Amino acid sequence: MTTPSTVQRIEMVLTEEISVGELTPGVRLDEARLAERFGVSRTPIREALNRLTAQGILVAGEKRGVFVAEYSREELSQIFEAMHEIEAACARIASQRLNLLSRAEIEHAQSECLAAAQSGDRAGYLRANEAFHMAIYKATGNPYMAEIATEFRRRTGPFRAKKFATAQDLIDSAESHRDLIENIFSEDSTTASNGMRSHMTASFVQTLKVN
Amino acid sequence: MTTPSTVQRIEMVLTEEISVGELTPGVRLDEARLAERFGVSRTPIREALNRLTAQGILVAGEKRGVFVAEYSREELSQIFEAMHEIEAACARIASQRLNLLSRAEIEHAQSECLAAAQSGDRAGYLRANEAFHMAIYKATGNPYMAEIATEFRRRTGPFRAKKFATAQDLIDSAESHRDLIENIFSEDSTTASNGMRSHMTASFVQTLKVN
DNA sequence: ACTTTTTGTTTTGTATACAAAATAGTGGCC
DNA sequence: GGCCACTATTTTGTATACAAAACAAAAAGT
Repeated sequence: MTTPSTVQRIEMVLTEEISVGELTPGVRLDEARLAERFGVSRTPIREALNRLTAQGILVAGEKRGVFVAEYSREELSQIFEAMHEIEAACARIASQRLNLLSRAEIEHAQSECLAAAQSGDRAGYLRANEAFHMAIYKATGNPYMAEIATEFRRRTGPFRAKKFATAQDLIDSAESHRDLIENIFSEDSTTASNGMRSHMTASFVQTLKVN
Repeated sequence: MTTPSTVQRIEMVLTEEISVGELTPGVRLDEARLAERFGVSRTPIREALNRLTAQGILVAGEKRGVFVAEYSREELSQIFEAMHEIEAACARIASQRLNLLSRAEIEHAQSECLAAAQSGDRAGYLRANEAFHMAIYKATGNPYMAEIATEFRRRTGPFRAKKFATAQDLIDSAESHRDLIENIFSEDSTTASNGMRSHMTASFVQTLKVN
């Protein structure tokens, strides 16, 4: 692993804090404060904020500062529609490229999800769930598909996270992975993408309830 | 139309030069030289380069400068696969949301394509063709889908442009739009996405020949 | 002649300084 | 007391300065 540069480090920390929910949508990010906090000048801070803005995690107004992106229900619906399509495409491609390794990685990620869900570890489940979907992205063998899928995942992270309120929510989510895996492992592209579509739709229904 | 800021202007100019082919893949972009050329300091240049890097149009090495992205055949194949999926998804959504306006806009863009093709105006056709696909993106009613589709279009621009060598190439391309429009206007999502898939596949076959 | 080391130059990354714009705060006015 | 204008302060955007790393070139050694 190559040592991350200063701005990559800042980028990672902020991304993490947003996905965890420490920085909530609508919050303003003050360059000067961040500079002081990270012990650097404003220059690398601005660079990191720029990159995060390009990823859609932050939004920037004209001479008006940078904010954690917040979306209306309408916008959220559009983002989820796009994510829905991309996830379905990933499932489709993955189903056609499965091999022993990718199957094992998906299964492994799923077992981590179940473990976290059963022990009621919310933060652990969030991580495991992301890893599960990442395993599917990786199974596509296509880093470009994986990249955009990951980007949407990050953008919607703060909103999706809210839907895991009770321990039962975690278990329900983990169990719904079971069908999805079966559909993808069928190696039939239509079955796989439809499986993902219904998984994503269910996820969005839950998400809309809490946003 | 809001007046573009300095860095937006730089971004637009560079994007244009890359898509036109004035700046070819692999070329290094010198910050100092660009600063001098645009009559600004290195700071806004760096910001623009950063944004373009985030969009995948440029690639940046560690302390090694910024280059116009160049892709191997393998990478090109992966990018086109992703683009293929996204375009198909756009066609799918657009077919479900068509209205009088979006139909008209798509037809209008197509007539511009035909006009440019018939008069052998290569540069004009490139623009018109982009506008045609943009009209489909717009017809999705989903700015997020449109955004990623546009991004892929920009990334692949320099490679796709090469395939239009003769006047006949333009005419062939414009005529192949005809079927695509019919498929999308059928308002059947499967027909629409399959139509786009075959259009994109044909496009990629031609692209691979010249890359 | 070829490799390797050393030196000099270019170029990136970061810090600091400054100008212009936006926001907040104060005082005057109705 | 509430509203508007004006000033002060903060904050963004850009320019400049400097340190460190990469690159190129020349010199020394084998």
